Amino acid sequence: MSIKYAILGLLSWKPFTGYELKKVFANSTALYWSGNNNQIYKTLLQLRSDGSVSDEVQHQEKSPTKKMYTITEKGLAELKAWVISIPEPLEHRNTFLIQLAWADQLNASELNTLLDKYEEEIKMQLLIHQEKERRGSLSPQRTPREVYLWDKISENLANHYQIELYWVRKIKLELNEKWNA
Amino acid sequence: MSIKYAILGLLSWKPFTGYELKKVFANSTALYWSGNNNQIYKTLLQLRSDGSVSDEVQHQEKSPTKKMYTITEKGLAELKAWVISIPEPLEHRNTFLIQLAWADQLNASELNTLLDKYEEEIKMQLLIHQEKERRGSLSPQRTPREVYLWDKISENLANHYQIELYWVRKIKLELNEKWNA
DNA sequence: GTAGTCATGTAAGACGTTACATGATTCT
DNA sequence: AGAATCATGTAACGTCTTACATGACTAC
Repeated sequence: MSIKYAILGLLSWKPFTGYELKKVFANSTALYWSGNNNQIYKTLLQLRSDGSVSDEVQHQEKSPTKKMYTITEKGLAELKAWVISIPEPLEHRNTFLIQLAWADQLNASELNTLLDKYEEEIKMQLLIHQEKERRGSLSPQRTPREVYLWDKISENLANHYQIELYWVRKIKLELNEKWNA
Repeated sequence: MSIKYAILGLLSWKPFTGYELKKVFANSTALYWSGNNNQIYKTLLQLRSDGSVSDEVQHQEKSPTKKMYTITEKGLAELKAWVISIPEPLEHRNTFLIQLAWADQLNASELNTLLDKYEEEIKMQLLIHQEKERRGSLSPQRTPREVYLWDKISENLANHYQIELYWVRKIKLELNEKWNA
């Protein structure tokens, strides 16, 4: 998948400008893209030329002109077709696992430092996720079921961070018991 | 990170040809790249010109000529520097979460079908992972600690599939209780 | 004969990131 | 005076995927 359907989804909630979409991506963990200009503005122009969205240029007095994008019937149909399509496999790209694979060349202290750093990293990510959820969590709350689904999405991310933490802590303990005893 | 260090790591275990590396990637879940020609052969040529690996051309009678790649001192030093470097954040790219975010437009039956498909998808991935571990699991077993680390890597992946399964099953139950009762 | 394995490479393109470019307004 | 916000876009480059290209040998 590309960022296309994430944008289409947001526009199915309400109209946005590119600049606003950027901020939504920056403040979301589930929408995992960086939300950089290139991707967002290019995708919007492309969706525009596909007829999946329409744009309305709005001139403002004290700020730059902006383009408000609205989803079209065609865009809504495309989105629904994608939503009910067969889900893609989960992608777990964890480079730390590859670091660990070749970590036997490290001594006990170096390995411990590495695991500490990773634990810190994950703790940080979990905190950032919780913080993003806490403040704002701008989400469409159109039905109780939608609120429930968005809760579950957030829970999913928290779950993965959490087991990652348990996993790394257990390794630290076990390494200590087995080889530093 | 790129595939570079994954290849360097494998070559720090023992010499490989590009073709052999391809198969290693294909049979590994932790080494998440597809292991396509372009990436592997290009990376090997690049590592070669960097002086991180050396190659030995081996002519064979009944099979095509092959290039056996061996890691150099420089390559080993590069690898170690990378292994002890600060870990990158975990990347959780789960497009299914984005599908779910816009799934409130589906009726109860459509949503249930979608969740079923995802559960099947995850079950399949877990099985593939276990199957890859079961048969072969060609791993460098140079020290007990290395064996332990590789076990933990495999466990990590299994953990994530497992909680994903629990998570999706719980959603199915709860949706049923709350809105189909 | 048809498919699979061995073996190396290239081409084209999708997707993603950082950095560049511009320029007014507003807050500290 | 300097930084942040609003607002849109482009350039260059890194990474990854699919498909193309070649050719011999082996197994069914």
